[in-house]
Amino acid sequence: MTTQFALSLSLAVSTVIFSLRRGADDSMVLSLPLVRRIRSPHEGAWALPGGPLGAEEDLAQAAGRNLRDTTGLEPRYLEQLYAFGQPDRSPDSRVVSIVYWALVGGDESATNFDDENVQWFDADDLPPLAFDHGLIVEYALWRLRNKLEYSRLAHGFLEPKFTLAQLRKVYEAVLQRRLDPGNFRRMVETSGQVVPTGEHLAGTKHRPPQLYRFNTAQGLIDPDPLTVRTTLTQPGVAS
Amino acid sequence: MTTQFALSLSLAVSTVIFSLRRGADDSMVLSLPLVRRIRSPHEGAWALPGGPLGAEEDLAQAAGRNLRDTTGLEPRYLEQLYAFGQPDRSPDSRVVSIVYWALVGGDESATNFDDENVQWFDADDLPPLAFDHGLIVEYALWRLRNKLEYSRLAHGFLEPKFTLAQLRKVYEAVLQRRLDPGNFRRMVETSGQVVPTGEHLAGTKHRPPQLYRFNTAQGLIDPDPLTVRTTLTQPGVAS
DNA sequence: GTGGTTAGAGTCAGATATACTCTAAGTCGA
DNA sequence: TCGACTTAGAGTATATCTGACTCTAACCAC
Repeated sequence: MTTQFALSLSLAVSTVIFSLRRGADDSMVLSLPLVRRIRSPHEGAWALPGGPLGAEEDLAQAAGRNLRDTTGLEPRYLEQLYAFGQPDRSPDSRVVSIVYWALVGGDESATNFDDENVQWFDADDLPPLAFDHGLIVEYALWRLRNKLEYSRLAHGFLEPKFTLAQLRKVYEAVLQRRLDPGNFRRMVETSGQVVPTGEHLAGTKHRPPQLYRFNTAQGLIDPDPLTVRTTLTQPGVAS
Repeated sequence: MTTQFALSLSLAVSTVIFSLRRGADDSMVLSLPLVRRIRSPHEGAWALPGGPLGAEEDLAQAAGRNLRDTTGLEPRYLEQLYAFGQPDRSPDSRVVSIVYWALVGGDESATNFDDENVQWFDADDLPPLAFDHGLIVEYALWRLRNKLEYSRLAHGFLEPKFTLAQLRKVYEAVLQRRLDPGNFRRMVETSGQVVPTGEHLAGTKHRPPQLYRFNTAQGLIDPDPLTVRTTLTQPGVAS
């Protein structure tokens, strides 16, 4: 799980992976995969997926590899969360963890990756976690909800084409509150982050909604430092 | 500067230290201290202050220690910025740097800490920096300017008691644009982050302005994960 | 066709931000 | 002593944004 250092100090890369999965009453539930620890300390407890940093590997690449190894999925969005380094966060040894958070598609995560030691949990109904991973997940949840309100990263949960109702349900599931359809439409249309395709979704038992796609010409705000230049030079992303 | 690991991988903690220093025409200039490297690689180049992580030391404590060792000052504000770990960011060896950013008082930084290899630079007129430190400073500047607009961290630059004009000049120096005095007054008064003391500043050649202090009962928004619980339970810091 | 559903456009009132005006209260120079 | 100058601080008008709401369109089921 970790790369062993000289001064009994280890560096680990872990990832908080979010997905929206279909709940009981056809609602969407924010979920994340955890892995059961198979060795001490905290053997048997649930923990965030993590791994060592490869010698030629970027930190984000290591986080993406964790994600693929744990879920079999590709990240749709990946961002560094925080570096945790409290001296007492792991018994016995000193571990510094650089934690990323990621979004993956909801439909894909339904195809259960066949691993006894990996299980998806409701993000708001988690078991006790190993180490300080409970705190880490709580912070990742806060960041996801906070960032969804001012950035436009919901496309991490959706297919390339989607209706505004689907997009709104993503927001409602993550933010855990109802949003007015009309106001949501106005908000998302004036933001310019979404483009109508002209196509319509058939087969609904009501008026067929139009399909939209995300505006790829417009970058994300609040970017990682390694992409800050390219994103800030995009038009319309002043801040 | 770094802690040596087994797999030729080092962990460093560095700090971007901001201060507002008095410029030529009595204006405030955003400045930061750099240290001249006295060994290879990049010997002779300017770099961010940094150091190894102590065995019993928190990451933030290490950053604070860097700050004291470099400037002789106490941090007024300290926050983790980002962890940089590109494989090629340092020649020869692999170095992962966990970078913090900090604010220190402007008047104090005028008392020049006597070190030949430490020098303060205008934040918008920096020399070429060692490693990827130029990118790091650019990102720290973006974060400072961005965060100043929605959080209230300008007290890191000011004395305990200050006038609204002084506070406004901090904002103007950091954001590099003029702000309307009346609107600024209303914004900062309605925010509740500032409390009038009833005292007035004498000796000005105009109407004496009232002195204010920051409302300590109100926490910062967008906190570090390690303080997220205590801050979110403060009244009036909903999000 | 009728009723039920959601799509999508539009309205209205309250809150907020920007640009601006006006008076207060000190210093300074004649 | 008086008037000019400066910034403090209150107040106003207008555009913009937000949340709650209404109304019609266009499908399906019966």
